[in-house]
Amino acid sequence: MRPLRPLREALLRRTVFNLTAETPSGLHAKTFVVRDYDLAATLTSGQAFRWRWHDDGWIGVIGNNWVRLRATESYISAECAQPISDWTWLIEYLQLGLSLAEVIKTFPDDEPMRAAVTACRGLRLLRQNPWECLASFILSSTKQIVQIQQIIALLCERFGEPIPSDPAFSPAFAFPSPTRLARCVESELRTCKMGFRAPYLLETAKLLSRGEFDLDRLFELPVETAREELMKLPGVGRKIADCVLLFAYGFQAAFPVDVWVMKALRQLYFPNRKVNMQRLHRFAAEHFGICGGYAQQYLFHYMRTKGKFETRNSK
DNA sequence: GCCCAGGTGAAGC
DNA sequence: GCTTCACATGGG
Repeated sequence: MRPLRPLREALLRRTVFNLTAETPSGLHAKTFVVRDYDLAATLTSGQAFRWRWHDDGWIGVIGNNWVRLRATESYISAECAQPISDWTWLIEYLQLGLSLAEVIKTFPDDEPMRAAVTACRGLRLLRQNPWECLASFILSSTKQIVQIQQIIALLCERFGEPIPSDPAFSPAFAFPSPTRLARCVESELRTCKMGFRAPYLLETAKLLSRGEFDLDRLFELPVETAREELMKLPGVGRKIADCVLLFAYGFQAAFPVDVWVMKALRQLYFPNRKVNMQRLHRFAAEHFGICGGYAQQYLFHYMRTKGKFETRNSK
């Protein structure tokens, strides 16, 4: 068993005030007290792709659990379709033990970050399963977030194991395992609309399925080494590796630079200058501190939801 | 029709 | 070394 990371240890020691109950519908529920947690922003900020808004809550799947999440200012309540004796997996996924204020304190005190933090108050990073995160981001390249969601939904429906869900909703499926996907042929995967990404996903699934690549081992490595390892996988370059390092392994220093973040960095920090990707990565590593990846998510979400800063920046 | 999307890998300078 | 291009697919 891998050693617990410090944050997780702190989390397990922490006393979480919560309530457990069976709801009238027969679902199994729990409520957590939270502070500075914008669930909607977090679930729609392009880190996880299986959450859908339905009526008054977010429906999704974590591992083998169908989950409905509802949020108020001070609470997040969760409902599952099967009995849950230990909710640690959800606390971990939502990172409920993390003090956001402590993270934001580490951000650089400059105008772009202040604007992003103000606009996206309560935005969080999730802690996802490495395989699901890796596969999802292999499928993400040059796709809009809506389309990534569609591809992954198809993939889960076609190849994922059925799991118990609220009968009022459409059937739920776990994310398909590497072994299951490794049994596919490329044309089967292409029926999920993933196009040229199909061979990348298939080959990666085969490597994992054959035991030739061990995702669990990366937890023990320094971030640079873990990145090098991930980039050996087909279809995984610097950006996708950084997403997995940040969203699944919790390496807070990983700083994914996609088209949005690239635009943000160039507009905000290098106006009217030509800077290549290597320069941007170097700047990011130096400028954004030990929680750079968290800062990156604020910039990304700010750019996507609010759009232009050109007017703010150009004077 | 055109351009773009949480990119990567290979070919071309 | 760094830059350019093909690669599926769908939305605006």
